[in-house]
Amino acid sequence: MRIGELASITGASLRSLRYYEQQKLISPVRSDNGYREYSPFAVEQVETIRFYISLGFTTEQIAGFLHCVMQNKEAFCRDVLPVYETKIAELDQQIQLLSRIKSNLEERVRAMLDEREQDADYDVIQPPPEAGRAPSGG
DNA sequence: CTTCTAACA
DNA sequence: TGTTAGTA
Repeated sequence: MRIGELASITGASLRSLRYYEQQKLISPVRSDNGYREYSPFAVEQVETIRFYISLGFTTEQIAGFLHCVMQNKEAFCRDVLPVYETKIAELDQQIQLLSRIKSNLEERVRAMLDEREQDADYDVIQPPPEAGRAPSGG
């Protein structure tokens, strides 16, 4: 099949499909007219590629274990273990960074809310002196 | 009409 | 990634 059909079946864009090839994730043959010709197996291949991309893996990482994953269908491919662990470690770092950012923003919000209480009667009618509470020293 | 490559909003 | 130009 040609790239258009593969795109409509898998939902991947033409751009992405060509990009996958550039990243050596797929290797379609070329027809005489220069068109990419994909085997029907490319459908599953593209689906698994998109799956791993959705998990946040780079095309380079996917290229590393894609063959192993494709061949060991319904089984576990050991090649993915180290990559998974690396990814989890990266996620931990990102979570820590995001937590820091969140804490900083929460602190700022608290500060702004406190300041709002102090400035509360800026455009509020001032209470008359008699009813006021300011001990004018008498 | 479909695809190709390359480059840019 | 999307999109688009100019072809084949």
